[in-house]
Amino acid sequence: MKNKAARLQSIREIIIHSRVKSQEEILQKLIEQGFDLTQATLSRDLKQLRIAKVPGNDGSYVYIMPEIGSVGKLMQEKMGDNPQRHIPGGFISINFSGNLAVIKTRPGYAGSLAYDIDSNTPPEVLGTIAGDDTVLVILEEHINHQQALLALSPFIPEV
Amino acid sequence: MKNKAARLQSIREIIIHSRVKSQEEILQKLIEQGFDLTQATLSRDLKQLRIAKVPGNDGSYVYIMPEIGSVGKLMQEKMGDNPQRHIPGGFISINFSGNLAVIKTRPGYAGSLAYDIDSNTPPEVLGTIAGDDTVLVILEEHINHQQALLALSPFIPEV
DNA sequence: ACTATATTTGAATAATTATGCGGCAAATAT
DNA sequence: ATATTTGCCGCATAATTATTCAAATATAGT
Repeated sequence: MKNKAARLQSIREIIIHSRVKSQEEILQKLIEQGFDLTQATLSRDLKQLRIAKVPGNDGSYVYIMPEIGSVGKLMQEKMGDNPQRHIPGGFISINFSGNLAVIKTRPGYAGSLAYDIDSNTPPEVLGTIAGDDTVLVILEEHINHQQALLALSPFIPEV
Repeated sequence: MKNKAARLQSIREIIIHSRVKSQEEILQKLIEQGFDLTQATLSRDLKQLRIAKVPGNDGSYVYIMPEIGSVGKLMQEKMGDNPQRHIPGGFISINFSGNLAVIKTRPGYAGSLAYDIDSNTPPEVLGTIAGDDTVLVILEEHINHQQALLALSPFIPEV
């Protein structure tokens, strides 16, 4: 049984990158990924992540990431456990200014780091723009730096 | 049996003005207002109005209308199942944070979209920065999101 | 008006989602 | 070391929501 934080992250990826229309579908994908859980747990996870099922325009339903507001819970969640983070090379520093984070990397590494962040988009991150050695991360409004740091922590070394 | 349109309108108002957490609650309010319907019909109405039940911050659930602020996510969702529909400029979604707008596009389209915006510079827009699939739009300081959306609307599909 | 076609609806039910409860394990306190 | 608390989870089931089916009602064309 993998740990819960990893599972939550996988759920977010599934929600963002694919078009699931029931918990059973999500469950199926998670099990394919090697997680071992039941619908009951998934339901609780979705509640915690504040993921919702909304009517789509094609006459069926789709699970989507919620709008703003799950930060508090997510932060508590992340603080509670000790995720093993993969540390991509090239990271140099991170600094904040308002609702922006500026990540400095070794030359050439910005793109891959931004890609990592993008493909795992935490809800706190609206998007990223990468130059050669700098990643600009645009954060959700009302996110403070500590929260942002936590959201980005999977992508950067021990903060 | 009252008019369906009137009923839908009442449902919208109920959703907007009160915190209902189940269809039964909505149903009760509608019946109090003199409508005569069952949960089955309400479920269909909610589907038609694309009203969703989302996990709330108080540990329970709330029905909400899609609103501005969640525009981007909903739009991604909306367009995903209609791949044949051509999106001008590769537009995918727009989100706001403070005096910034972040526009996501299909890969490679950010530059041309930014160029379009730049060459038509609305007064609300100070400038743009484009990556590969993301355009950062820097807005005049005291522009609100609605105004910004309006200013940018010529460049994005109907919101 | 009359028939054909489409829309709307309720009843029943299917399908889906949420949760009470107990077990278990890890952490914390005594 | 033992007791207590805390968090996580599955099972079973409750609660909720979506849909099928048939009937009723509305709409359009002639």
